[in-house]
Amino acid sequence: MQISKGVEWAVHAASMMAALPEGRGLKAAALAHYHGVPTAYMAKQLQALSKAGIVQSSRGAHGGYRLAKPATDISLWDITAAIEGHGPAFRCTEIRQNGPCGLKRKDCKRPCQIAAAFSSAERAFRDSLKAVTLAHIGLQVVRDSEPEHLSDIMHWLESEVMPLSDTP
Amino acid sequence: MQISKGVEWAVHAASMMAALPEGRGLKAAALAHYHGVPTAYMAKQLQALSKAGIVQSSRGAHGGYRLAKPATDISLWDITAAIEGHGPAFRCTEIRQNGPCGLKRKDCKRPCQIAAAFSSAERAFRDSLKAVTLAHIGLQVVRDSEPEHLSDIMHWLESEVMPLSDTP
DNA sequence: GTTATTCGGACATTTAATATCCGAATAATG
DNA sequence: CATTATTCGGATATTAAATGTCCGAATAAC
Ligand code: SF4
Ligand code: SF4
Repeated sequence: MQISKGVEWAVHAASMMAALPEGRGLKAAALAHYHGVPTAYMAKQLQALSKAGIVQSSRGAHGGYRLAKPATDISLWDITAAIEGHGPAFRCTEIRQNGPCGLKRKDCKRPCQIAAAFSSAERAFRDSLKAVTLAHIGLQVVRDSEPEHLSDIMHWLESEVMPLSDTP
Repeated sequence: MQISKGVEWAVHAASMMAALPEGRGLKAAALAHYHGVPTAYMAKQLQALSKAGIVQSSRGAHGGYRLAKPATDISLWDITAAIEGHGPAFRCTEIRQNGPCGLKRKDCKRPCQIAAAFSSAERAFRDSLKAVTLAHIGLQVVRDSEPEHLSDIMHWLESEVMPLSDTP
């Protein structure tokens, strides 16, 4: 029951993009270098975000990534699901159909109480993550950081931010 | 973000033991055969439950496993944690300390909002599983099963159940 | 004491996560 | 419009973890 490291990186990258002005983006290498992680693997996560419709990508010179929708519409669950997949964590293999007292498939129309309990727990997990958006994260970062640190970030952004072409 | 198959097997095995009369047990091979899973791997999960204090084991002839405490005191989270470990699913690698704008370790006294959000979601997951005990599962199995099927189970139990020695 | 039996941990195998590489596509440039 | 520099995209190795298997240590019956 481990969450991939890629989720952490993707959330950080998305939070960074949420701080950019409208129409600007960052290339994968910049996002990776900023966080001190392998470039190619960070790129893989951004690819997953792109396929999920969370970010838009532009190729070629001055290409890069930007958010595909407002930060208020992107929850931590959206990002987690994009990287880890939407499937349930508890995989029921229907072993009640096995063995000497196995049930017939006909009697397994609905999930049992064990599967239902795990399903309910996962729903609670999802709902908790759905309640937190990138907008919330950004707001709290601004509130909790030293002004000096925010200045550093702004300075770095100015040196790396790319004016993306408008037609992806 | 996958939960090990061993969790499913362990929950099933524990539910089976919860149906036994006081002082009786089942050997690992019987539990594995009943569920149609590899014997040695089921044994591994039972070992984990034993180390976690959820079941008691007795070795030697007429040995086997039994619950170490009442079914009302064993939750699905207890079993999940025994198999999967107690560590958090979201592993924060403190990448905010990396890169050109990395924070000093001094400024990372408390977890950030991202880590806090995942921690909160995992707490919701745990609390949901903690609310379901083996007693609940057993009660619902009896209510939802065909009498014919329950009879099959009772019959099988009588042929496989072992009177464990009282001093583990 | 002997023996049959069972659990316990050490040992392979398979799968998934992690990390990397090179080709396809795009926009700037002349 | 052709060229070229640049960037994303998917296919490809490598490593860690989950899965599956085995044999010795311990115990109780005899
Ligand atoms: S968890 Fe429930 S549905 Fe899944 S195999 Fe077990 S009894 Fe069947
Ligand atoms: S999730 Fe939070 S605590 Fe963890 S590395 Fe990112 S900023 Fe730091």
